[in-house]
Amino acid sequence: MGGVSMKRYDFSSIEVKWQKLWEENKIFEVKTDPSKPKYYVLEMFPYPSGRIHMGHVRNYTLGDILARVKRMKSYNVLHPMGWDAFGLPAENAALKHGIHPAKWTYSNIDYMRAQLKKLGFSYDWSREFATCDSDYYKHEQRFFIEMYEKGLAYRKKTLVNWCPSCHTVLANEQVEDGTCWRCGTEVTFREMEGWFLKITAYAEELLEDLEKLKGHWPEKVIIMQKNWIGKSEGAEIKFPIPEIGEDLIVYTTRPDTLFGATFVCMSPEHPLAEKITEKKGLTEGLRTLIEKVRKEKRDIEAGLAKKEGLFLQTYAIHPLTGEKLPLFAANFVLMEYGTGAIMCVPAHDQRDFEFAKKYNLPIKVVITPKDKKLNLEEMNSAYEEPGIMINSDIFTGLDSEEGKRKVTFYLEEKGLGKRKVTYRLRDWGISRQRYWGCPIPMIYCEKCGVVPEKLENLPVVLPLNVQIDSSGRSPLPNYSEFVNTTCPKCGSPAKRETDTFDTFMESSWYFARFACPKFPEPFNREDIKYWLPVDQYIGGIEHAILHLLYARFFTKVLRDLGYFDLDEPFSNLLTQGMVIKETYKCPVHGWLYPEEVSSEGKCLKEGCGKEVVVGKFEKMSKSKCNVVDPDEMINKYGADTVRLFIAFAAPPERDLEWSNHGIEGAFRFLKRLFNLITTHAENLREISYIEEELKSLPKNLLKLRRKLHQTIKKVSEDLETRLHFNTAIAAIMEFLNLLEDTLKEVSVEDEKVKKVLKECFEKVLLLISPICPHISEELWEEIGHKSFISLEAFPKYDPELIKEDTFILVIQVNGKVRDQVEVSVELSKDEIVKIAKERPKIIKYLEGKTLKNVVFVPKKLINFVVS
RNA sequence: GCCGGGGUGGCGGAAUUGGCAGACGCGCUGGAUUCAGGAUCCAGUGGGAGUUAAUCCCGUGCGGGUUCAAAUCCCGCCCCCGGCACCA
Repeated sequence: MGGVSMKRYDFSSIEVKWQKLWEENKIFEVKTDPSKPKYYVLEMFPYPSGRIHMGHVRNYTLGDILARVKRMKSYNVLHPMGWDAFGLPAENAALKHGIHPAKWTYSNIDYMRAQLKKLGFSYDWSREFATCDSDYYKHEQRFFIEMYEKGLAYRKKTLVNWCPSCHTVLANEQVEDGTCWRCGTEVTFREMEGWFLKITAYAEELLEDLEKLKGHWPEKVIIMQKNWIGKSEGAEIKFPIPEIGEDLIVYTTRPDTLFGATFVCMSPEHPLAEKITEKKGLTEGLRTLIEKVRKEKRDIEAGLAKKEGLFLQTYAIHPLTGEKLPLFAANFVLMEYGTGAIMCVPAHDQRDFEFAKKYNLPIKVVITPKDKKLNLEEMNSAYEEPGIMINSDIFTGLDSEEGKRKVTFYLEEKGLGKRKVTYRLRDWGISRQRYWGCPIPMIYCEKCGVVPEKLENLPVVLPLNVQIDSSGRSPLPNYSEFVNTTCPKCGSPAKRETDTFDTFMESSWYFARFACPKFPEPFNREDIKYWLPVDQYIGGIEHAILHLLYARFFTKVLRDLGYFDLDEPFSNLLTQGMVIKETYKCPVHGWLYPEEVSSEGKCLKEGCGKEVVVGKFEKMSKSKCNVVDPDEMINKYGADTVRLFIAFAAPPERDLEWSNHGIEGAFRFLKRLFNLITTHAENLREISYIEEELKSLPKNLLKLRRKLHQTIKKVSEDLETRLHFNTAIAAIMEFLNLLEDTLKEVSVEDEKVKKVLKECFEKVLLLISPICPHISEELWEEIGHKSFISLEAFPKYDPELIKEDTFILVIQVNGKVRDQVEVSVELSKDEIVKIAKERPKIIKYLEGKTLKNVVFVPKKLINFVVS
């Protein structure tokens, strides 16, 4: 084969050429146009950390394929990109290299934008923004003020991570194993005032609306959010404490076990605990317990801490029996959940059981399994299952589930308690004692108290001309030009809030801003109405809870603030798997780069020679020496090959094992495609066809066309609906294999062959163009087109043509495949039975047997059941 | 502990509705080409038995079941991955 003039697949110049043409012709820029159906594809925007990694490449490749497919299916496609640009790493870089966070961030953005462009993603770059632009965050400040005015933002004391040696607040990611990431000092907790958003006010709606997302979001994410919101139904019950003349309200989900309560516990931080200990002279004991709880907060949360309590030398009265129940402050009771106090039923709650054993408290069985009796002496754990109520006065004999309702109802009637729904979800603490974030637009005035900045004074701009010192502390509190201001209400001197927003704030509404990134107000109704919601959102599973929950919350808040008419931001969600790679570990030198391992699997570091352990596939990370640099791959194989491999190696939601051999295979396929088409391109350039004239063809050409149209159908479904790009690519490869085989049997000088070949080339290029756009554009031009393939229509299949006139009939005897034969689809069951019975192989199996049944599956198989 | 997801050749993965298990790719083997290597092309490739042919048997984590028919449905178990975890 191979004409003398065969072109080499020079991916690098091809890719540069088309990227430039796309950009010059602005072909991916879109406008609101209600006359066309819209499709909004969004990938989670990146933090500008310096360079993109393979995880980004995968995320954005998946999104780009879909965006390109939808565009070819004649949707008006919004596919934007921007930068989640505030955050801690910028401050860390400032500390380490002395670069200002702003400079570091913007130069990273420039570098990463260039990297994304090299991958040929079809973004509308005219909509790009970075969240650290004041043009972006000024709107966020406005939202915050409006939330404050609606009572959705408030201040309260909160525990923060505190390094006593650096005198600074630490973000969670700066705490490593309970110690400070910089100095290694043990981190403590400290109470500080902070701002909160009342996400709990939306708990019920956030939970309910998950129903709407079923089938469109991964089940897993919905369940994770459900658990996070953690709705539970139970009762609040009053336990009077006669000594102080107050009632302790406890929360329980098991009112059916009320008669089994033998003691009562409250959190050491409960206000009544303080009151009682003061009265009883136990303040010292309580303080020690509180300190211990703070110190062991991490262990307590991990369930490692031993149960511990302080007897308050006081008793609470059981609301129904009038019994005196001892009162404790206990380390395992959380102040943040329920009422901060619980009734303890050791027989039916494992935690209470452990506590009762430790402090020798009575255990009283009030629920018994249906089939056996519980024996108190033999119990070494609590019985937490439902059952029949016993020892429960008028409720004895009831099923415990029914008992829950009856007891609660009884308490309500007597005014001793009430039904209560509780959520695990806590309000969202958004204050960060950091510099590189959006300033919280609030002012503290000695006369007026907390006052929001006037809307017309927004943005409160984050000052850039500050000195970042080595302490790691935010420079804002010491920057008097920023801090000192005047009260918007009374005009007297006042101080600004110096905390900044949690960076999850910026990512909670960016998807909406992409609809109108330049609009002076936060949103342009017309654009929002047209583009939102996001039709397909794509990103990592690591954001299953926080980001996605906050974005849903913001959407509902912005709706209630009147900005738009939308309940949920993301109609469909795809969570893609990680990119993982094999690791190598030397017993002496630790993690090794692949080039530090000899072909015999020995460590090459410092002439070590030790046997290297070939480790598991793990998420790519620098520390494990298993990263693959996207730039390196693009330089070696080109963007199209990288995109092809990434889409082919695994279905999107599964982890993708990076393989150097695998990417070679993808490269080989593109070279084959390139060679095949360039070889015939000149011959076909002037050829045109109408599908009508391709109806009567020799058998092999008909078979080829049929396969082509079957491939169009499959690829179309896989790319657009199933989002299984791997099987779409497999189908294209399969077709190309048949095409090459068929070419060996025909003459390319034949006019009919030329026409069929032209059709095959055109349609294959169209099919693969969303995945490998550059090579497709190049070959599209090569076979005689002047248009951008990126803007062409996705091919349609001919439904008549894909119908097979024969099929392979599988013949089974007793469920085992014994023979197969190609038969016409026209044949009736009887005719098929006749044919099958006459097959020599089948005769052998049927001889001398009684035929008991014949199972016939049209167009598939026939099964003879014999005795 | 609780809740999810998964386990298919040497490897990544197909099998969309219970109907030929292993599509497609990688790797491997043999051959062609080449001084050689690489690249490329052709053929083969789940395991076992078999006169290397016909053919037969086994085979989707393990054990059972439903069915004419099970990777797919049901019951029990094992292992791996992820999330949550004193939330009363």
